[in-house]
Amino acid sequence: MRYADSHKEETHRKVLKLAARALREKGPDRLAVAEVMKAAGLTHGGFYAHFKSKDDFLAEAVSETFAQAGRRWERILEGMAPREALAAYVDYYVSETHRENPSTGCPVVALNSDLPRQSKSFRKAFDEGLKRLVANLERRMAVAGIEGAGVLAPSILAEMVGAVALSRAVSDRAHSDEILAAARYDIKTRLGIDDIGEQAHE
Amino acid sequence: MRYADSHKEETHRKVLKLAARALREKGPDRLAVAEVMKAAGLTHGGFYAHFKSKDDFLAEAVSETFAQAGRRWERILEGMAPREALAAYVDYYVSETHRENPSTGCPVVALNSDLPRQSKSFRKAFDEGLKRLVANLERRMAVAGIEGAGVLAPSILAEMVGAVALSRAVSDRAHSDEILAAARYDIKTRLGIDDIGEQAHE
DNA sequence: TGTACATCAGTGAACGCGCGTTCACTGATGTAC
DNA sequence: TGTACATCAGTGAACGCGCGTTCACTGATGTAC
Repeated sequence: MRYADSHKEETHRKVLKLAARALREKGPDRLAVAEVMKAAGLTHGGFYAHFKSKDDFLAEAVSETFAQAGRRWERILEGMAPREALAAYVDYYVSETHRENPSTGCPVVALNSDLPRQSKSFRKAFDEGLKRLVANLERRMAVAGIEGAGVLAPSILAEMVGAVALSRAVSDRAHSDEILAAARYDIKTRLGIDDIGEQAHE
Repeated sequence: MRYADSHKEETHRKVLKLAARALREKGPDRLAVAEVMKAAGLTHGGFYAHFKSKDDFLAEAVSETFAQAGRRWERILEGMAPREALAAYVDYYVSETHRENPSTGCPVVALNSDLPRQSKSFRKAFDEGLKRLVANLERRMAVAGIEGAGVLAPSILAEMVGAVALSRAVSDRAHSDEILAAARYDIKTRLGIDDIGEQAHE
C-alpha cells in the first residue's frame, strides 16, 4: 500500500489533532501512545515513524493545544468590534461550557499543575504557547482601548484560569456557577466592559 | 519487635505527612507507594496494613495537604490584627516563595488540573479541603470588615490560584515576578487593603 | 517463676499489568533497464 | 512492454521496566496457665 506524497504528513497531523484533545482530557501521564494511535485508526508500532519519543510527541501535542485554542478564538471573535470581542472572550473563557469541556478548552487550565513535573521540552512548548496566548489577549485589550494592557493582560488571564480551575474542582453545581459569575463580573469591571455581554442581561 | 500501642498510628501519620509533601511535588500518578514507604524508613509490603489501596491512600494524603496548609496559615497569621492578617495572607500566597515551593504550598495550585482525572474519593477529599479553605478565607475577610465576603472569597482565591499557577508556568523570571506583583496589587485593591504590606513599600 | 502460644507491625519475594520502545516484516507502488 | 528491485508507511509480536498488590514469613513481646 503506497500512499500519496502528503499521506504521512496528513497522518502526523491527524494523530496530533487527536492527541491535543486527549492530552487535555487525560493529562500527559495517562495519555497512552497506543491509545492515540488506535484513535487515529493505526497500530502503536507506527508511532515511532512519526515521533522520536513520547516526550517529543507530548511537546508537539502541547503546541497543538495552544494552536487549536488560538484558532478557536479567532473563529468565535471574528468580525466583532474590539470591546464586544473582549467581552465575548471573557464570557466564553469563564463559562459553564468551558468548565464542562476540558478537552477542547484552554490548555492552561487543563495542564497547569502537571507542568512542573514534565520534561523540559514539554515546559518549553507550554511556555511558548502561553506567551502567544497572553500576547494575543494583550493585543485585544490594547485595540479595545484598555490602558496598561501589558501589565493587566497576565493578571486578567490569571483570574480567568483560576476561576475555571476552581469551578472544575467544586462539586456543588450552584456554587461552581457562582464562582464563574463572580469572576466574569470582576474581570469585566476591571476591563471597564461590564456593560457588554452576559453581565448586562443579568 | 513488638511496639507501643501508639506505634502504628504514629507510623500512619508519618507516612501521610511525607505523602502530603510528595503528592504536591510529584502529583498523584507519579507518586509511588514504595517510594513514600521508603522515605518513611519502611518497606512497601507494609503499606497495605495502613491503607486499603493507593486510591484510599491518595484521598487521605489530599486531606492532609489541606490540613498542613491550614495549620501553616494559622501559624503565620497568629496574633495579627484582621486587616494585617488578610494582607499578609495575600502577600504570602501570591509570593515568589510559594511559587518556588509547591511541596509545601497550596494543594489547589499544585493539583487543580489533575483533579478531573482522579478517583471519586480523591475529588471528594479535595472538594472538602477546598470548602474549608474558602470558608477560612471568607471568615478572615468578614472579620476584617470586608463586605460581601461570601461571594468575594472564592473569586479572590481564584485570582490567587491562577496567579501562582501562571507564575510557575512562565519561564522568564522577571515576567513571572511581574505576574505575582500585579496580582497582589489587584487583589489587595479589591479587598481595600492595598495600604498594608509589601505593596505599600514598593 | 517458667513455658507454650497468640499477637501483630513490618519484611521481602513474587505476580500481573500497562506501557514505552524496538524490530523484522508486509505489501503496494514507483523506477531502472 | 515486461521484469527485478527499491521504497516506505504501517503492522504486530516481543522486550523490559515500573508499579500496585498479595502473601507467607519474621521476631519481639504480651498473656494464659
